[in-house]
Amino acid sequence: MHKADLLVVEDDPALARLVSYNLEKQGYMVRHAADGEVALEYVRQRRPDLILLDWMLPGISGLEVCRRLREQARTAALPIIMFSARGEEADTIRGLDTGADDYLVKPFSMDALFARVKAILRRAPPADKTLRFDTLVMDRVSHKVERDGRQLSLGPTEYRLLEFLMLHPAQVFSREELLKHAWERSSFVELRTVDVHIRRLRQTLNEGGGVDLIRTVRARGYALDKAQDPD
Amino acid sequence: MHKADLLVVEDDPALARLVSYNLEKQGYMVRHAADGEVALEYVRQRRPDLILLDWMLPGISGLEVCRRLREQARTAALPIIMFSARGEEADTIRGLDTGADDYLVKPFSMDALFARVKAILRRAPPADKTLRFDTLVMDRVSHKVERDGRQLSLGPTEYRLLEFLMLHPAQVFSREELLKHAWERSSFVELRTVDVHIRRLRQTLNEGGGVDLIRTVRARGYALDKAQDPD
DNA sequence: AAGAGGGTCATAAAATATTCACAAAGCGGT
DNA sequence: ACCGCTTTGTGAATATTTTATGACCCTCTT
Repeated sequence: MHKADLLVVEDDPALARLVSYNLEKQGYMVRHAADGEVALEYVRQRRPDLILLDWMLPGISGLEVCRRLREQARTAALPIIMFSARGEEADTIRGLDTGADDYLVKPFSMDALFARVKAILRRAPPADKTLRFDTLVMDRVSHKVERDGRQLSLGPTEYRLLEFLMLHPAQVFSREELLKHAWERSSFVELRTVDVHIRRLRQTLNEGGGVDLIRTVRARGYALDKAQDPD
Repeated sequence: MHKADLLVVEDDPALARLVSYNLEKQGYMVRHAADGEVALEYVRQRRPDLILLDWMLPGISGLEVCRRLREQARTAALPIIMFSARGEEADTIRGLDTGADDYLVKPFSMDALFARVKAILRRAPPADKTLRFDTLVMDRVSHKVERDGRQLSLGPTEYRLLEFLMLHPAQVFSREELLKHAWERSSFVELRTVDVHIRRLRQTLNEGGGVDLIRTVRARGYALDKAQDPD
């Protein structure tokens, strides 16, 4: 699951570095622009998930950047957090009025910044909900699996087993490991039981034709793997 | 286009009156609740477009009110502006973290308030009035549901359950999640109870014929889904 | 008091999981 | 290639778990 892309627009190198550094440490992808021109140009090319915008900028002001972003359909809904040195209320109001989603007064703590960023991003969380392997697609949210567009129907255990394998493609796991990771029940289960489930998984996976996606590694275990025919 | 409905939750009569009066002058429809209980009860009956919530309230705290609103599917996206006398940063953060959309520190000017209200309403346009899934249509205002034009009659609980599912189509939810989001917060309810309501919902949904729109995912839960019958 | 709506339970029905026994297939040594 | 020892694939019987249902009771409204 990868975190959001942020764009920091700030002309003061020290502050820019401080903010960028800390946000990166939180796991965000952070880009930096030193002025409004650069920022707008960057956004035109690759729209970030959130913009942190300083009010005072050389050239185009932050307020103006904000306004222009709001004009474009592509960026009209792009979340913006503005910050400035002025604590005057009138500015805050103007900022929000122009379309900023939030407002921070310098100096602000990193915790305050994180809280705002988190709050804003919560509205549109991207998720690593789809696993893929070859033409196999598993949607973990809707709990559906398909191969070549054909929908497959898997029992709970086969589903978990496949999920685990898809999370670690091409890797060989012993029966013990598979039991440990893909089984919920703690009671002792025969190692050979894994064989049976692998068989059922294979059956379902291959019912529409196509190569066997599960490789048996003698004396070791199984792996989700494509390369099969070493003719 | 008529202005938004606001709910002011504030126990101090003077402040409540001041805020209400001024917002009304701006053209908003303003309702007032003096404590959390009343507020939650009001929201249950008629969902406003935005809530102005004091942090300190007799009985249930504003933070708690906020949290409960977020849990319920019906109100999960409802914009909330919190305000309190404390200006401490930690509180601001906690407030935002709980899901408040904005935060004002008392005392605040009416202009500041207007700006926030406007900003919030602009970015969170009134929630969907009509939910659709396949030929299912739910009108959240008139509280009516129909399938293929045939009107259905659902009990309150089945209605909330269906509403929640329609808000997240094709997504599988565990019984715990369904209880959490579609039930009124109250006493503990058996997980199996969900089965019963799902059954009642199915009965009503399918009484006019047609495929079952609720998919059972064994060992996981249920999802609103067009159950694709494998040939 | 009657009717709704909602929560629990017991039980029937399904859907899956686990084992087992034996066939099949792979491997190493001769 | 042939054998014997292992490890894996299968099919079927059996055991478990999870869902679907129908009935019943309770509470709140009307």
